[in-house]
Amino acid sequence: MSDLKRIKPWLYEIPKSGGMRVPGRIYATPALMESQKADECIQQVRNVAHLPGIVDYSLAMPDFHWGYGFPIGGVAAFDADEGVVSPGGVGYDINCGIRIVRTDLDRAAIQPRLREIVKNLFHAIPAGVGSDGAIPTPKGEDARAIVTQGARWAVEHGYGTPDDLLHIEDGGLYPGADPDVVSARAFARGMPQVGTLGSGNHFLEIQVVDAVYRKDVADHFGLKEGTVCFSIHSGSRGFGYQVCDDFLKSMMQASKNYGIELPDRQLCCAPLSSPEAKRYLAAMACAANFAWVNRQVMTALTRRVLAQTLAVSEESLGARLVYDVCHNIAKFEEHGGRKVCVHRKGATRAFGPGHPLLPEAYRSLGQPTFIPGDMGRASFLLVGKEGSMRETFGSTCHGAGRAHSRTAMKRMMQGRNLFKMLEEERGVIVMAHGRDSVAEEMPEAYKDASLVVDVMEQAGVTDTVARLRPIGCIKG
DNA sequence: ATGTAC
Repeated sequence: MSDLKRIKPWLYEIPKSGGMRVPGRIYATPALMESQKADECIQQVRNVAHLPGIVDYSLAMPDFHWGYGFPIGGVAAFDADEGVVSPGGVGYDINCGIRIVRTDLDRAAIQPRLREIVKNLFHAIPAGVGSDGAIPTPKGEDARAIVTQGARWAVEHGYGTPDDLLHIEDGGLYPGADPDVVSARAFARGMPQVGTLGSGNHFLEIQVVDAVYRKDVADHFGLKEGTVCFSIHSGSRGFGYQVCDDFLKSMMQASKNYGIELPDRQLCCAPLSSPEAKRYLAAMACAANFAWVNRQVMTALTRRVLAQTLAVSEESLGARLVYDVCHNIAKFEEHGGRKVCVHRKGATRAFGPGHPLLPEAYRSLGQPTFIPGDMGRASFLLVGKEGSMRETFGSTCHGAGRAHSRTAMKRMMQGRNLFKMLEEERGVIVMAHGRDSVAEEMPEAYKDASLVVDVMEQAGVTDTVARLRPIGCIKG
């Protein structure tokens, strides 16, 4: 802790010491540094810096907090030839991510029916631990196609439009997926869960744009003040969890076999050139594709519910996908003329303007990224700037960052009418499957997301494009 | 995050 150096108003550096191969860097202000378990998180940033082939820095975004091995909010790039891949650098919820869909509706058009919309969404989209049954369980060739084709499978089966695919990171397809390296148990757990929200901090929200800061980008994506949007935050459910769990075991063994010294067993990894790494990446790709199908199916269900509740056609909603991002993934990319495997765990890709991997329609603007806040305050649409390519391997933050533990929140919220608080104090109609999950996720549990996105803007990594306020929410 | 430990 004592060796932390504040090198810019928004940036701390941890100098190289002991077995660290590179220094650490944490994007944060002093206020954001005073988070729960900050010392443990800083140690996790240090630990990651020990791994073979790490390039430049072990990074943490301003919403960083303690995670399995790597900190959540961590970004680390490993040389494609000499580096490693680590399941702990991706996380249990492989391709957890978020998407935002804009509509032609304004707040006045839905306000009278809002309670009914929330109720109908709550019944159409299963949520909570172990939830399933949103669509008939995909079997056989469909199950394999889901994990090899990603979002395209959903569109080809009536869930969404081809236009959606243009507004998903990498088109909603992670290449190199091999279903044969994924356990039968992952398929058995995951397939009944396609189109389900899950639990924890996952949600489906109805939101209204309440401020626009970059009109050029907002206009391009059809967002102006008063525009009704919905956003979906979910991941790869039991499928990704099982993949991670299965491969942590083989990676523990691989670390030993290849003689990799680990400051923490949870950083287990394998050289990118090894068969173990290739198998993990092929399985991780399956889970990434599963998560995109999951969010894509829920998007289609939401359009259906909105149209039915408002008694209008789906087309008339103008419900176009603005963007879908992953925030738990490892990807091969080129940075500084070098091929690296970028691990983003609770961090979002945010390529700067002109990046060749961005679709032409918005390449000149930079990559859009969506940052969920909490149930009561605001979420933010961002766009990548040049600084992200220079400093953070094309990455930015992913959320507000927790300020109080789940157990502390349950204690703090004891005996209070949470749904009434959210509706009367925050103006949000919430429906959830469990009272505890709402207590754990109350706005008070989180830091203000605006502080987090401000740090990334100060650093020249991302610009804030628009702010959205929640008016309806369903949760597990 | 997660059939919150097979």
